[in-house]
Amino acid sequence: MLMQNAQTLSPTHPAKPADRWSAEQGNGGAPGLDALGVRMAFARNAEIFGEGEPTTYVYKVVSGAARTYKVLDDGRRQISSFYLPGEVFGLEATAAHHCSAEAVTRSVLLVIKRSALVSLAEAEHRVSHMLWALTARELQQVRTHMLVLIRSAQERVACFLLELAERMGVTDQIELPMSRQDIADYLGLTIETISRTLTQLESTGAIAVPTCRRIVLRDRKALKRLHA
Amino acid sequence: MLMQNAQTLSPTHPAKPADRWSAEQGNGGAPGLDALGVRMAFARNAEIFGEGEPTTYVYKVVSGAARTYKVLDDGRRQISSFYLPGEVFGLEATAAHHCSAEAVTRSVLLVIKRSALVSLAEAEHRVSHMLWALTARELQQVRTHMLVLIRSAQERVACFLLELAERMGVTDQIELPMSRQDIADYLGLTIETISRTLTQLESTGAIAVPTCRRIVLRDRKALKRLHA
DNA sequence: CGTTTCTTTGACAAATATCAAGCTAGGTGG
DNA sequence: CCACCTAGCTTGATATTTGTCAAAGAAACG
Repeated sequence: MLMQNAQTLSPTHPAKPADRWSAEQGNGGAPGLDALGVRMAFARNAEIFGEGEPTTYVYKVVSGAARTYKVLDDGRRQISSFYLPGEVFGLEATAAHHCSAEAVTRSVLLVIKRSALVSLAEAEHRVSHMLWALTARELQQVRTHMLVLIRSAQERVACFLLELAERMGVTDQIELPMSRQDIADYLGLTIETISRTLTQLESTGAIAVPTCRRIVLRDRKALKRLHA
Repeated sequence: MLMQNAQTLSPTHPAKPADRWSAEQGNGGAPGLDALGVRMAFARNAEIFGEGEPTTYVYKVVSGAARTYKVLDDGRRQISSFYLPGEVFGLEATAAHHCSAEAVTRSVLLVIKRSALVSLAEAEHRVSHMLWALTARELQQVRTHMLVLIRSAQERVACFLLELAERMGVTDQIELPMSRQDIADYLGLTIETISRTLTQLESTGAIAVPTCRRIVLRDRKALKRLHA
């Protein structure tokens, strides 16, 4: 459960000052939420919640990144989404989570009691509409991601890089919070294919990969062409 | 728009008696909706709404089937979902549709004014929660479908058949409302692969295909094994 | 009853996965 | 501060899966 995985910071302690990203930044924002929650730090790969667990909390990324995923019996994992600073996840209309969530890197999350939101929603339509809108936005993003999954490896990786750059609010250079395995499980490919595709994009001059966690978008036009 | 595609029945006419499926049946149901809408018939492949159009109506399948989809620039199409009798689609939190919808076969739909729902929601939390729950359910289903998309062709087809049988409330035999091309675009495969895979499943005795629109589930255990 | 559309099948090509090995970088302890 | 050690990443050779192209067969429709 939650307390077992939360690291270092108790709910009553404020987290250490957030890194580059404030909780307010980012486009997935739901500004009204911030006063309702407490900050909590999670170690790299720490479980945030598991599939089937009660939906006690809703989360907003302050710094770091989170992933939600499902696993098949044979161990294959499909990452549904990554969540970057400012974005909300773990919100469900039902009593149980339909997927699991983990911290991608050491992360600080704003943890909000779901029951507080739900009762607030019963008093104010604005809140009620916000809950609906957050879920609807996520549905839209997942549908868009499905379109990515039917494309070629090059196209998938190009889409991924452009999407990430946009969501991180940068234009030229990405600092990847996630491993190759994470990217592979998000794009429905293997790590080898991810690696080869990055090399390939680098050799055509579309990107540069100075270190394995840093990607320079050298030729956005070429990437956008793949993005279609 | 709506009126151009609706066939034969004016909104004030009741539709001809629904085929095998009543509007109340099925699990995606939202029973309270029925009084609010009018029935309308759509021809095979008629557009119900297009991506980007205003979200004026919400739809519930009375008889027949609908599909929602997105298309890539190069023409590839990804079907997000099929909707069977009793199921609701076209509900969005925003003012514009994020995907397009068409009738798979000649279908009768219950057409409900979105504005009626939204204003009802402002008065009653129960309605408000229903809207949220409907969107959340759809999110869950799309996430589950993403897991299907990372699997092998055999597994995808087996999952599809089992899902359809369950949603149609049958155990032994399926009457497919959709073409091979629809199935292909739903599962991220080509029609040739769909056809070959069905033949293959037939040769192993898992299914029988007496006519191309009828599938007999001969060995559910074998299919479930692929379902994982 | 012919015409058109959809489905099946075959041969081949292309893309991606798998298996195996080597490389790199980051972290740890001497 | 350096050297080792481990994780993660890259690369190569090969196998498998699925897509593509082409043609024939079946079903739906007027």
